[in-house]
Amino acid sequence: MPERPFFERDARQVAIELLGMELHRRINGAHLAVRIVETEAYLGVADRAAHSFGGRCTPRNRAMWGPPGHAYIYFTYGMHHCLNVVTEPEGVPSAVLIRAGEPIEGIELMARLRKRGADPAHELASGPAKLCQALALDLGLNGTDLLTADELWLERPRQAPRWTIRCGPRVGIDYAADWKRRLLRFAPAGHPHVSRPPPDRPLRRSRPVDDGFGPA
DNA sequence: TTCAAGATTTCCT
DNA sequence: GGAAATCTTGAAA
Repeated sequence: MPERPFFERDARQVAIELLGMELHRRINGAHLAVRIVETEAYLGVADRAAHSFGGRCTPRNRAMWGPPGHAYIYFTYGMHHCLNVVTEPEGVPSAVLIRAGEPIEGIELMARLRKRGADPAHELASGPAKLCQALALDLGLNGTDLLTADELWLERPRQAPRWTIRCGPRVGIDYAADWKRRLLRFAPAGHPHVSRPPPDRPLRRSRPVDDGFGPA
């Protein structure tokens, strides 16, 4: 399990390093887990696409301002939940949206938790709201400390996957002016469990957190 | 006080 | 391809 300093960093770096990590959930004695395969970084008060843009602090997004390594789960469109991992030190409101996961444990229960039920495995958690549905995540787990909770936690895989990570623009933020062009979405090249056609730009080795748009 | 839009998904045409 | 579902938030009136 990653330690607190892992999360206390730039959201872009955390977003990249969360790929391949396992997200575990215990519910009513059952054990569910997915391998994280798609993330997006949301960069604090300057990011027009972030809930924290302009220094906004509301009852909904309060967890973003809290200590790193906690869950920020929000309700949207009147019917969906989305899971984020809070990054940067307390008081710096940035987070990583977990957009998709590959089911690795409790697949049958996940299928039951999904409303559609009969989805093939690669569609059980291929989207931020689908992932929350498959893992039974809702506002009751908002603010959960992922380093200490029994119901929701992260684990490093026994063997780190040798993926080629690609980046691209974030999804569903057309309103965010220039920020919609920034390359803050990350996924393994060609991975079948991502939410939509995957990002296709290579990360530059010389600048591992380069988003193609210059420094934050 | 009212309204429009959203870090989405699903169903219908 | 388009619309519905329907809570939260910020902006307009």
